[in-house]
Amino acid sequence: MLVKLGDDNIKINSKKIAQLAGVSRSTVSRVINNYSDISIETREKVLEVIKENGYYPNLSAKKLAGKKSGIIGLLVYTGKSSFNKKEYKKISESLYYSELISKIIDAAEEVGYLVLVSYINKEGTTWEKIFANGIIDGAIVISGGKKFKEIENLIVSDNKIVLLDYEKNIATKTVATINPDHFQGGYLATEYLLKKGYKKILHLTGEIKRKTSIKRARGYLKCLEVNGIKVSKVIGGKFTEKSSYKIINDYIKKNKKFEFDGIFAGNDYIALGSLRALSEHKIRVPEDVAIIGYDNMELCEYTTPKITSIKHLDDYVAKKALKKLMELLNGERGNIEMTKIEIVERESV
Amino acid sequence: MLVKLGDDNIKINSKKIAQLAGVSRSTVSRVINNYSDISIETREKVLEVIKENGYYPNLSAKKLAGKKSGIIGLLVYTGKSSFNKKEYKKISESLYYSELISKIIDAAEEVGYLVLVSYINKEGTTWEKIFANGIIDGAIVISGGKKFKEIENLIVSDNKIVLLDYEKNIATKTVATINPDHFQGGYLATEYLLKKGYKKILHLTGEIKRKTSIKRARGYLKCLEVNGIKVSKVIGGKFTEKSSYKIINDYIKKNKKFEFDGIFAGNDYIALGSLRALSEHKIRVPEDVAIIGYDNMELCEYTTPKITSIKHLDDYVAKKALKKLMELLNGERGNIEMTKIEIVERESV
DNA sequence: TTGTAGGCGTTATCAC
DNA sequence: GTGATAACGCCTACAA
Repeated sequence: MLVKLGDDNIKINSKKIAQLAGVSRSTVSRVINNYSDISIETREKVLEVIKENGYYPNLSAKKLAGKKSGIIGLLVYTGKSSFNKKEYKKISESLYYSELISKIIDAAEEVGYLVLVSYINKEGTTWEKIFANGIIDGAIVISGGKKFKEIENLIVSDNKIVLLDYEKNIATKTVATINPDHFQGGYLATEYLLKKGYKKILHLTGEIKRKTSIKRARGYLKCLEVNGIKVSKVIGGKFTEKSSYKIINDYIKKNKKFEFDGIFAGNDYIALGSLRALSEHKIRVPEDVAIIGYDNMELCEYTTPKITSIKHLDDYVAKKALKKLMELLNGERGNIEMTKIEIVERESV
Repeated sequence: MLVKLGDDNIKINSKKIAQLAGVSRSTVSRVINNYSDISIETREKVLEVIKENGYYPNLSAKKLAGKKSGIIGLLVYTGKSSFNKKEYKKISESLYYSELISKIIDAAEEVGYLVLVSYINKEGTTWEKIFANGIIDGAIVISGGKKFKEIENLIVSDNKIVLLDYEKNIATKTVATINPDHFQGGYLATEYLLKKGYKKILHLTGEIKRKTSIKRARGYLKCLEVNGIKVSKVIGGKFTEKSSYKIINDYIKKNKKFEFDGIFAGNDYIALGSLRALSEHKIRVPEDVAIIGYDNMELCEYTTPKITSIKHLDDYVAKKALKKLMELLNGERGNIEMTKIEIVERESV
């Protein structure tokens, strides 16, 4: 029967608690905030009354009086390209971040924080409201590779912000950042294939101009170089199942053969399309050709064979982001960190 | 340059705005709250100063002064069974609700609300904090078929709550509820198969004791009855790919044939397992046997053939929940509503 | 160790 | 139509 209000349904506050405990409001405050200059008996008495009445200090008042609220903002920026063009997407249209968002909420809970989630849409609306409303202590911004710089200018400099960008690697002095290590991801994927005995590896990626693609490709090439492998080929397309299916299909028809024994796919959709194309040409996976995907989406579990994939550890990232934010809240300076990467082994390699 | 503080980085508040506009704080307040008893010139002048200085009223103060905060809580209860047993799960462990959660955040944004997301864990922690902290105006509780009753007792009666339960249909007088229409889902799925010409339909579901299963099965049976179909069979198992694969596989081996021409699967994993089992026995889908799943998970898109599935419209549910909550906030009474259902047509039927 | 008083930024009430 | 003033619930000097 907690949060139970008084019999007359009158809101309970520190004044009431003070009355019931026979002390002053400041004493109640001292107990709540765990101050030391207070006698043991008084503290226990107050705590008892607090518990009996299911009293929780009012957060608004607390925040207003200068304390932290224990609430952080989580802003998801799923804009398509330029911030000015307002080509933003709602959170629900970008389920890509679902898991990360959930992990952050959980990680926050672990350190006693609540999370106010919203997406950054256009100027003058939600996110401004969040930063200006005097509720949150700090915020984590998931930027999804979009132009954070444009947002940055609009944010008060003394806001405590951790930028979590899965795509671009933005250098910014105003906030702490966590960036994806695409190079490392590309390197690891390639190395994994090599270790498994595949030596002629094709890297089939999405839009080749995107930094994501470039960094992963560099990791791929570097790994081949380090291991003294001469055969390399990068084909760009789109990050879709359809695109990769067509590319592999056309390639085989044109060349009358498929000379690679491994494919490092830029993401799981690409892996899926490749798999379908190879299957239709009776090329077996992983016996003839191995495929490794990227992102470790759920669909990898439900293909035949199941797709081995590269994963940026959401768990790690979420905890890291929280830790960084807590550091900022404690006055420490922010810096840049990279994500941690893992290979989820399944059947396609 | 919004949210930009003054030159000296001094926090801007209504007092400052009042000074700059040459009016009193009350007048500023009137402008902010769109009150009518104010001259046009004064209003415009104040609005100008507000805009120039990127002023946003402090939410904590607003709430403290008795206004709504514009923040609602979203509590996800992913407990395994009994609330007392503390067998709760974190949000990230129940990705099943990811889409719904996102939709709710978006729907809230559309009516100018922010969402404080958390999960209900054990007594005395997060959710109590949320309900008692004087920040939220109301809350949506996603209960996932678990024992909401136990939570209900712990919630102050005058809290504005919309209960969103995808599994059980709980009758409760204290809150507005939105329940899943499993009966309707089962009916629609069956009807869809019949309309497509499949007449011998097997209903393969998960744990048969669960209300979810029972209601869907009733819908299935009712539909067959209405359409004068005599052939019916319900097999229970688990809501997993493995389970359904085994069931279909065993069934075919035992009976040396598969006499049904349609399968209504209790969820998409079951559909997937059935598909795999049938494929291995060279039974073609949908030529020989049609399969319809339930939940419309993303994986339906990536199977061969793609799985047709039943979907409770998250979009609809989210908007409905928000609308209900707004009604509660406006003093109207809560009642019970059902979810809306849709068939997502793909290739397996 | 404890109590008093003033302030955080807003809104509502009551004057004018 | 506008301006003082007292709340809202808490925290933090400062005083005792």
